[in-house]
Amino acid sequence: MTPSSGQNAQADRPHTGRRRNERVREAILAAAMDLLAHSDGTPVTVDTIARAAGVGKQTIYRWWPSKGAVFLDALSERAATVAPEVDTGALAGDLEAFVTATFTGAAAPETAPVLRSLAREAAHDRHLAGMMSEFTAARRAALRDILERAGRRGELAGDADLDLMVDQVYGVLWYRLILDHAPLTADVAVRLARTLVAASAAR
Amino acid sequence: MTPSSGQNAQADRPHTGRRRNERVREAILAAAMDLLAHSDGTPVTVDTIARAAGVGKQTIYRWWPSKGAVFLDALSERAATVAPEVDTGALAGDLEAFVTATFTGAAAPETAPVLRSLAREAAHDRHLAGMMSEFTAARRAALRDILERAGRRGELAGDADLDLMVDQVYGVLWYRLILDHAPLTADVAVRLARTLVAASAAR
DNA sequence: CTCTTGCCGAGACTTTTGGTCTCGACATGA
DNA sequence: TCATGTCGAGACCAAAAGTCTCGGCAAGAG
Repeated sequence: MTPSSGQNAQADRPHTGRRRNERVREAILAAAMDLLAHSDGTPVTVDTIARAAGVGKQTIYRWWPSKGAVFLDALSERAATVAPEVDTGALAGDLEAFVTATFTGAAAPETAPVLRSLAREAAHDRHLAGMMSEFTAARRAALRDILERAGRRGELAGDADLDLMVDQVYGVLWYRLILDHAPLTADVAVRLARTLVAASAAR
Repeated sequence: MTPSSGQNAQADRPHTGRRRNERVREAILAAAMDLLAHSDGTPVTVDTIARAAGVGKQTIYRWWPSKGAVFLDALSERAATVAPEVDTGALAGDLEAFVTATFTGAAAPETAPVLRSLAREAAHDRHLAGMMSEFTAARRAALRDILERAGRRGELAGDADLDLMVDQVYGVLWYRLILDHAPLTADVAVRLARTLVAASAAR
């Protein structure tokens, strides 16, 4: 509270002064993505990003609450890679398309290191961890929609555990993405999708 | 390289002087586990561990290469919780027992926070990340053994992807453990085990 | 017993990094 | 023309990992 005068001096007064420079924003996000993608395992620091973008550190912190938030923003920017909301009319088709798009999108050489770094940062950044939670929840919801649609068509067994199915997909995705001990190819995606369909089909 | 005299002065000379105090080792591991288990999200620092164990920081670094190594050691100590190498003679039984033991063991209130913290630390600790890699690889191998045994008994379809099955188990485990958005109960474990069996059964 | 060796607790110190603060320059619109 | 708010630059602060040093002391060798 502690109002100065009127109701809300900040909201009422129109914006004056110099405006935000869009070029700067783009430069920061681009530099962040670039450093993340080409990082040789060494963590990407804020100073490095600022230096690479030719920007003051304060300019970064003026617009993003934490380093991780920049990463997430940078990723979301190019996340037109999001799974296409297909609807083939049958679970098998929908699921195979979704999982394949998700897996190959995540494993792509320009996104995989970003996701890995994002996960690393989230481990020590409360802000980012929260954002990642929302992000992953949204992705789960999208997949769950596909399954529920199939359920309404009567394609699923009555006792099928949709949440478990969803987590099987994203569990394998992140587990392999981070441990990097096995591939995340379209082939694997199709296999996994078929596994899920086979195990949950209405009897 | 750079030998002083003879072959290896260090290895030849028998150990003299004060010996390592086992009590100290135990105190450090116990303090680490305790702080990890009761951590309210705030990261556990080395100073905190040393303080809690009534120990000098150097004493920790004398015996462990990094903070994460202490955590891993502490966990391994109590990891008699490892899945029991059962052999019921059939895939369904073996898998259900293994996955249930693994899930409930990992989700137990005294181990879950430790695993979470371990994952967090591994994100920024090269040493620990390597150790975790070995650790998880060993767990995967144990599960894979069960599946291969079933394969030799002819219980699996010829084109079953054992690695994918393994990763579905550990993927769901870690994904739910870390995101904490859904439970890791025995019920879920059994469902998952049955799903895998159903989808991979020999046709 | 006594002496050397090496562990122990304590804490100062170094380095890295995320994040804040301040400053002079300058763009923007009233 | 002038208040407002952004910009780059860099000093500054705080937290935490890891190193170094020191006095004390336990354990075995002689």
